[in-house]
Amino acid sequence: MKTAKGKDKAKTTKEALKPVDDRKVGKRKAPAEKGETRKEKKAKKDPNKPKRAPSAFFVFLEDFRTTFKKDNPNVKAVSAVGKAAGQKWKSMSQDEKAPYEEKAAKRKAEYEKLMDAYNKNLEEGSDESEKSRSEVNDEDEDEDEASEEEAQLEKGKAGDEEEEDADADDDEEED
DNA sequence: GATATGATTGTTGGC
DNA sequence: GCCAACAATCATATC
Repeated sequence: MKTAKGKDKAKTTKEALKPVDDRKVGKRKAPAEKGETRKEKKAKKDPNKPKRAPSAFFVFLEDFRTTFKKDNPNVKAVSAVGKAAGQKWKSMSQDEKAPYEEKAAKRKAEYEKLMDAYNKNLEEGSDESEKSRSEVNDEDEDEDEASEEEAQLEKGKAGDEEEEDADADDDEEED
């Protein structure tokens, strides 16, 4: 496991990037001062690039947010949700995390597929002038594929959601 | 109006 | 192998 590393890393990374005082909500640094920001970097990268697959924690986070909103309708700060989710995540047993890891694995498989298609497109795109047509077609196909896959995922979700509901109930009970 | 920021963990990708 | 970036979320501050 690289958990500790990841965490420390994330913290050190963010802390290194952001002045401590500025980490308080509402004390953000002027983007211009930062020069190149994450989003700018992101924007520079390929917009067609598939989004990264969420980790198990992020899958859990999606679920946790809805629960958290219910419990704390007044708390809208993402930082609060993140903290609470992090605490809960740590307190969860491997068994409780299992369904989220399962979903994360599915999303990861999906991501790998998309990346594969994306890489193929890149190769083709770097080729010749005909690319424009094939690209469009490819994109269309990709989107179709993606939507189909999404639909399938949704189907899978429908089944999974029963599990999720159970988890959500657990959450609420715990809270 | 547009956009970065905060807070979290896990994973990926680059070097 | 290590480390930085990024994935979601949204009120809010800043330009």
